[in-house]
Amino acid sequence: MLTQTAIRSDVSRRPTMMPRHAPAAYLPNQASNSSPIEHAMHLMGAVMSYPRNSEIFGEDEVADYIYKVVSGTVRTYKILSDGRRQIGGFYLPGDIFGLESAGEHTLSAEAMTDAKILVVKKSALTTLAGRDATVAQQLFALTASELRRVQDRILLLIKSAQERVASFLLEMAERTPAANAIELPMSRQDIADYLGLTIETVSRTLTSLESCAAIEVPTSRRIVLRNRSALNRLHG
Amino acid sequence: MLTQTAIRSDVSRRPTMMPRHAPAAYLPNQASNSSPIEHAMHLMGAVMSYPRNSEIFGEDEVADYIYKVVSGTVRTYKILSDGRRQIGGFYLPGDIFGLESAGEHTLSAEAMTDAKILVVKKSALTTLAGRDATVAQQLFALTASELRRVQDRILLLIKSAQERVASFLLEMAERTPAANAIELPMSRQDIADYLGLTIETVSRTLTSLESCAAIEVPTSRRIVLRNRSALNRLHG
DNA sequence: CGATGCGTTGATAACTTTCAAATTTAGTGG
DNA sequence: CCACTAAATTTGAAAGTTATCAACGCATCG
Repeated sequence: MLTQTAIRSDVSRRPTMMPRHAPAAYLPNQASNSSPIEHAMHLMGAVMSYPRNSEIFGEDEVADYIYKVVSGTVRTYKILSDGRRQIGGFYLPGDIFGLESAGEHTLSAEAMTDAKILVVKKSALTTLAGRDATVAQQLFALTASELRRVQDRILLLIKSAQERVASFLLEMAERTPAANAIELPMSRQDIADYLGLTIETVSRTLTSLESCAAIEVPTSRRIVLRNRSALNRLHG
Repeated sequence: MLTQTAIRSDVSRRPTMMPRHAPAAYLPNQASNSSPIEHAMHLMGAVMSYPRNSEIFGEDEVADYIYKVVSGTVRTYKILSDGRRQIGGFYLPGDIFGLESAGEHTLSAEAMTDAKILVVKKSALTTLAGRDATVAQQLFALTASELRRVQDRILLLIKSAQERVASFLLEMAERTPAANAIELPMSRQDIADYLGLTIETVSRTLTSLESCAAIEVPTSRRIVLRNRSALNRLHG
């Protein structure tokens, strides 16, 4: 199932529209030449370093750039008027973010760990797209697949707490190299703000999943999936 | 949750081909005609007619086209494994839909009323974008703004029932010509499936908004906003 | 050690759903 | 136009889920 939190630069699942390529985009070091648009981004962009917890861009800033995680982890978020924080997504190496903004950013982005981010001017990309239909197509597909990701989030948010947490775990497992052991880069508060729950509910749900042997939680940041089919059943 | 799923009328699933429209004049959304991409869509596309409750495209069909509402109203939706239905969006004249799909549709779309839809082949658009940077840029911006809309939905879904309904009403009012009187084109079930609530909760919430004088509900499909600031306060 | 931050656990309250029934609206045929 | 049936909407009561408030455990750090 294709429920990734972030679009990957890997667009190989679009057989009718995209040239197929090896899933190299998962690996930041090989991603640069996996497709014309990736190649272009690496040629036109600059890699910037951001320390842990620093802001990459803020809400309401002009959105001239798109971003690709080279290393580290990034979260996008929005602070609501009542003080709640909604996390838009978690972005791992190879993921592209910042697409949602036509004019101004609607979310803020910050590095969750020390991170290196490839920053590319959007106008450079669209200019290139205007000369190369393949790039135009890929840029379109890239945004479409981010759209799809957000649609999937919506499906998640109408479900129960158990379903949300189970889906989250499966999604993270999908994106992590080690199949069944997840090393979470985010706090319980981050997870809660991502799933639209409270930390207490997230914590309780994890405990209950553990007590029914679906998962194991050796330390709070490390989770082992013990029974995927049970999780799959939960996440519907 | 017992979600009554839209029952498709047995009218022919195949839309009837209509003569091609002259590009601009018929469109309700005048502003849209000015942009190159809108113009191109009208040149390259064909207007099709769909009877009420007929399917425009189905989940998992190949997504070769994008669509623009000429007249009528459209909903996109997805049926979850447990039978619940989540509505992806309501599309009014001038709105474009079908962008979320790079390869196959992830949602189905159906006409809520008799509708005329401009259908444009995606490859035609991206090919054009590959020759014209302005079109590429607009195609990108179009998808970005749909992305933004879906992001806003996410913010909605983490809020309380009152906030969701208030936001929904304000959103519909925003999109409707008559400032304060909304003629809803959708049923309570549609609203519920859009907001991730039950029809009972939607109904109760409307009643409570009416009893605190924020709105008036002369008939179930017609809602008058009486106190926008109260609604704004609610929707945060 | 005591302070601090993070995560877990417990009890209670608030909110939403579920199930059931009443009421209104819409469509149909006489 | 009215009567009648079916569908949609509203309302009520009870059950279920999640949030809130509070306390506790457990690390890390000065």
